[in-house]
Amino acid sequence: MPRRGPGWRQHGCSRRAVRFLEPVLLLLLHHRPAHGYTLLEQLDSFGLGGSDPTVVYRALREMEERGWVASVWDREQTQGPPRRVYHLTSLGDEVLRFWVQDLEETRRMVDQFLQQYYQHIIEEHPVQEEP
Amino acid sequence: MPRRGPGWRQHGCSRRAVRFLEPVLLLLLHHRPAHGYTLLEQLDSFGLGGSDPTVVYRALREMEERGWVASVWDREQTQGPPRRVYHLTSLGDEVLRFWVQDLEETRRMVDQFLQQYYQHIIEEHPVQEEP
DNA sequence: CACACTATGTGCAATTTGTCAATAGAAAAC
DNA sequence: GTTTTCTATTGACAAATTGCACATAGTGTG
Repeated sequence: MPRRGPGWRQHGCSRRAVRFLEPVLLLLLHHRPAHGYTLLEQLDSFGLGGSDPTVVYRALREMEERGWVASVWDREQTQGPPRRVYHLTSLGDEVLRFWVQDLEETRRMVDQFLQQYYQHIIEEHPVQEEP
Repeated sequence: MPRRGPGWRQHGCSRRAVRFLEPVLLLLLHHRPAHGYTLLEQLDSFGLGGSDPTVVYRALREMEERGWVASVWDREQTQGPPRRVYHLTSLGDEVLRFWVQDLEETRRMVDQFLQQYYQHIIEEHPVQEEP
């Protein structure tokens, strides 16, 4: 079921509930500085595989505008054009802590949602009494 | 920290990572039919307290357009204007199952995110060896 | 030199979201 | 009995976000 493309919403399917990109980028940069192209590849391991490169690069630039990350150009260690290597700022570190709080709440909300759903299912199909 | 209002994004804060409204509405309607105004109140218990009524009503109308829910007007049992009482359709039931799948994945993703974050923290502050 | 891979960026259209304003019936307060 | 409050829903527009098509350019390989 595609979660993208024009008009997909008409077809009764639904897109992901999480907006995860920015937090994951911050987390990756919290581990170590990196440039967009490698970050793009690392997104896979957080369920964000197949993200559009444009979207990732834009997110990084916008986070730099907000002062969450900063970048330096690297023309030496590259297998192509210059790399823009991002690192986390102290503001970005704060923002990441904020996201962690948010995601702790999120986890509780999701847990509650799922728990309620399965509760409904159990109530719909009560266990048959043995005669 | 407000998560709404014009320009809030400039101020370094961040909005919630989850888009939760539609799934929660479907879940509530999975429990029993209801009208928008009461659904609005029930959102509180899923961390969506303070949602704008307009947004909730719109979500319901749009889900009806997509055939996920259906509504009947009730002029009898109301303490005000007629109520539009929504119930889940069988398509809506499928969509809810889809959301449940999505949120199971979401939970795993959030878990992994938080685990990695705390791992970084531990590595930054290694336990001091006793002499 | 043609081609694949690395690396980043621009611009626009479509979609989503937030907010303000409007309407209107019923119940409570005065 | 009329003003106010609570109940209940909707329309229209502005702002923000997202997806996507396209543009650019350096490096390594056959």
